[in-house]
Amino acid sequence: MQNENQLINARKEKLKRLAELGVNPFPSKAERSHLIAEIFENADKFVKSEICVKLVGRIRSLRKMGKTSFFHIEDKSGKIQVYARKDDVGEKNYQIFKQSDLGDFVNIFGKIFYTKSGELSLYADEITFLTKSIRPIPVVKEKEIDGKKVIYDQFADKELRYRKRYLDLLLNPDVKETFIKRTKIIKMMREFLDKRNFIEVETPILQPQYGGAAAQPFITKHNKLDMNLYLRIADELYLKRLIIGGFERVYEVCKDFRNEGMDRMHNPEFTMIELYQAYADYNDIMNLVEELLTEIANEICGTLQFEYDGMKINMKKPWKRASISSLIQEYVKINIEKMTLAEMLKFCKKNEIELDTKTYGKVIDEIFKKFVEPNLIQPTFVIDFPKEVSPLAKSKPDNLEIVERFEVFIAGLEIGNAFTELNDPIDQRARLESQAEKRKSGDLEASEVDEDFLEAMEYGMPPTGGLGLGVDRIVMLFTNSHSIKDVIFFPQMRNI
RNA sequence: GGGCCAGUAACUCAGUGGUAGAGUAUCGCCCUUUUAAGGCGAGAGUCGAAGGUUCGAAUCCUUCCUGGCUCACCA
Repeated sequence: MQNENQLINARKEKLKRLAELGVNPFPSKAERSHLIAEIFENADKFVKSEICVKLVGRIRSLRKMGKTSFFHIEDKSGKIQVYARKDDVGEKNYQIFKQSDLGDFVNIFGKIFYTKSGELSLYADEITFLTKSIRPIPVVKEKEIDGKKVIYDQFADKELRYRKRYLDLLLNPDVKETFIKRTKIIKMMREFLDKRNFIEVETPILQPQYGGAAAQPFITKHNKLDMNLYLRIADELYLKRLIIGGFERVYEVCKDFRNEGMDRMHNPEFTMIELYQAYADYNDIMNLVEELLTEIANEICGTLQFEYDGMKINMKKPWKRASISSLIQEYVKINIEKMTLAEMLKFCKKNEIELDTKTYGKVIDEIFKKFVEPNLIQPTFVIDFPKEVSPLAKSKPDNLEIVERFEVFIAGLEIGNAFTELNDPIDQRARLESQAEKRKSGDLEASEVDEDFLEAMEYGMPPTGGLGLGVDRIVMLFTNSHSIKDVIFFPQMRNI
């Protein structure tokens, strides 16, 4: 740590020297005539006209020689080299400039020219400080070999990259790209839904009673009301209340919170888009998901065929739609429709599938997860789930034990979950009560009966299709990111 | 929670029982078209933490902390 202080002290010394030179290293105002990218777009015009441009940016490389220096400044649009000559900027200005470090923000006035080696550069007439950096940012160097960028001493420590994302963004340009894509994707989703007359709404994050998914919640407390509140695990039950209230198409970009394990697919807080469409069923929602994700793929990847994690993905419509039982038939070569529970349990035992609850629905779910899910590389709608694991979905008319539900998988990632919503209040009550029973017998992820929601449904809820899309995972897919931590600016980390 | 791997200077890493190293960065000097600029010199580390083994530990052992990968868990 002493060494770090030494580096910081060196920069504080420079601050003192600047003060002695009468320079304010933290002025309020900057003068900018152009973005750096604009210079490159019309390079020849700037070189010929010799007009004075005013650029701002952060010093990203620095080569100080005796009486002349080269450095690159970077703004949001790009990087440009600056050439500073003592004879041109003047003795005092050069003296001031000499106090600069990597990471400082500066304002440069000057003309655009090409250097001997042909790099478009800014010939500085005047240099002023905009912000002095007193903590050294890691130095990353790059060199072009045969047109390829070779990076030296890349800022690569994953822990540091996640904990100090500002450095990661600064030092690893791809990271910025990923997050810009994230923003674009969410924006496209909104536009897509707005165009189809969905309206965006907001529902409570702090909920007196949580529900809509099987997960453990974060608990917090309202002091004045002296009551526990839960951070929502899903928006579902509130959005359905809005459908009951007469909105026919609603969606919410929702931060949800689940108090569970973390891994490359899970962060305790994550982003979903939930939508509900009255008078639609899960087939309509499948079409909508297909449309939405192919549009995004086209826009973000420029093609419907791209690679994720070494897998070749083809998003061309129509996507495969297959029931759980047919997929199990396909990949496991067993016909679960003709098997008894006992036979299935035997199968699980033989294949080392551990079960805490030995019920029909759960067993199917487990076999599917272990043997089918990893194979779902190309976009696939997995349809027709057991009722038991889907307490909010409507049963199929011809088989009451199976519900009209689908999950959509791409590249082995579960991207979304949807169903024809259960709107029979009597059936819904029975299902929630059975969940509550499970909860009593120790299932921490089962929810309690939400009386207020049931009462709402008793007034009448139209037939409705609902969907939850895992936004973070969709961003992972389209940015070829291997971990959810790479698509969340500030992923959850342990205290250190 | 299990298994495996990693943690040494601000950054990237070498060092596997015998005086803590390199490159970059920093500081000083030289250098007026450089671009991983260059040359000479200097400073900089509780080797993730704590115990233990040993004459001696960055190195071996134990526990712990942090992270990664992976399995389990997870709608």
